[in-house]
Amino acid sequence: MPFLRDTIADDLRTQITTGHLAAGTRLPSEPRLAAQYKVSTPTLRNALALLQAEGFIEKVHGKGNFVHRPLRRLTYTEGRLTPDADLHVTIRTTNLRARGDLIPLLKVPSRTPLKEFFCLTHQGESPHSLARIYVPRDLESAEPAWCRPGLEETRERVTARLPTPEEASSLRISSTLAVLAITRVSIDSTGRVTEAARLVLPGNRADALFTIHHTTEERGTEG
Amino acid sequence: MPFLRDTIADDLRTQITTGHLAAGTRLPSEPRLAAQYKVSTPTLRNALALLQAEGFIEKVHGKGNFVHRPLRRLTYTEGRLTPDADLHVTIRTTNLRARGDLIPLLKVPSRTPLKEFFCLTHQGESPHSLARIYVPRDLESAEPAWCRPGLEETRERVTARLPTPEEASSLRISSTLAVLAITRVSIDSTGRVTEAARLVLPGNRADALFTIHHTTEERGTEG
DNA sequence: GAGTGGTCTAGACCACGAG
DNA sequence: TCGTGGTCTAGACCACTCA
Repeated sequence: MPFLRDTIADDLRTQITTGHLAAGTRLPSEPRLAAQYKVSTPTLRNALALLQAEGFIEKVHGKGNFVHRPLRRLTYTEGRLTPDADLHVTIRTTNLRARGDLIPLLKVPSRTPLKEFFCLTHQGESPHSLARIYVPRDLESAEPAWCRPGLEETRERVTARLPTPEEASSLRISSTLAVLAITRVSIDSTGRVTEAARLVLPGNRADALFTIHHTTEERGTEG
Repeated sequence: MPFLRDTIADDLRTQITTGHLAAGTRLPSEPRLAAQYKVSTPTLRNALALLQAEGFIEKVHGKGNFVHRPLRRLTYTEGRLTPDADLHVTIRTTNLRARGDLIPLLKVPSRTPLKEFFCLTHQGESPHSLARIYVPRDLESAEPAWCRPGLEETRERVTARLPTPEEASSLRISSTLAVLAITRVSIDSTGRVTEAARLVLPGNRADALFTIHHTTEERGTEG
């Protein structure tokens, strides 16, 4: 016997995906929906929480629950998202000094002058993903050091987690929506870290693709 | 005014991290804890749900809530988790036929005979991560085709999401704990897919590392 | 059979948003 | 002020585990 919240969530989900509930629509109030499905309000709220975590609805305190618009899925490959005409980035630049996690990440002494590029990617009106890029200020050219010559190696550490409260509000996502967090470090031929970046890609609208070409005998094995 | 569930979770969390509640300890039953904190059982359960999502406790139906052992963080690199003496894998093999997502993934016709390896990795007593590996049965040797000669390319698509109910129960994790889902496809020199794998790595105990060596001029850019 | 966690009920009260 | 979602209560009932 399936749980009530799941059957309710399934019903609403199909109504949304089939277009029976259009994007932007406000759902009936929670007491109304609960009466409609003949369940208590906590049970109905559990169903809505599932849909929120999947990114199907957006809950707004004091206003209502709204059907989220359909999300195109973008892929992060080779350091960038799939090009998309609808995609634009706003960058805020800040000067700061190395501290905390940034010190081992960039392999610099504490309080080394850095430049931070805070990149917020929008798809149409709404925020899509964000990136924080750090560059040591002494090897900074006019542009961030993305296409420096002598780039040797890029290392990307990928984790799945829930967003921090700040990330959730910047991206206007639920705090229960999983995000892909990528920490990328670029190293030049002298072994120096030329750039570090922390990317946050909401799991319901982006994934990452990595391709490995095998030259000699190499193995891919079980997880 | 902070929420009751958060203050309760904070209290238990510090008791765990300071070692006041040792790993493996069984917590008092939920009604007892609720009485102790002077809250209702649903509120107490909400607090425990937070700790479970963070990986601090493990809920076992019918037995109790247990302080999770401190989680070592393992890294998935080049197709495998960091070797660890405490890690062991149980494999269940099943014969099946290609259908649904497996058809485009393996680039085979519908109903092609496949072999599935269901791999459940344990760290000590408790489940750590799982993998489902699919191999076309006609190019199956005695062992799964991990180290076939002529391996040309490995493509890994990485997403962040919440676990399915089955994954959550197999791994004994909360359904609100983000997991890293990796879909890996291996291609031989003839372009044939020799193996496809779906890995599920809980976000609180594993991440993935990808390294790109740049030979000519290549660029890593913003997200 | 005793004890445990999992789901659900039918409310109460508070905080937020808009007119 | 009114309607909304957010939190919390004090139970009931079922499913699972183990002796």
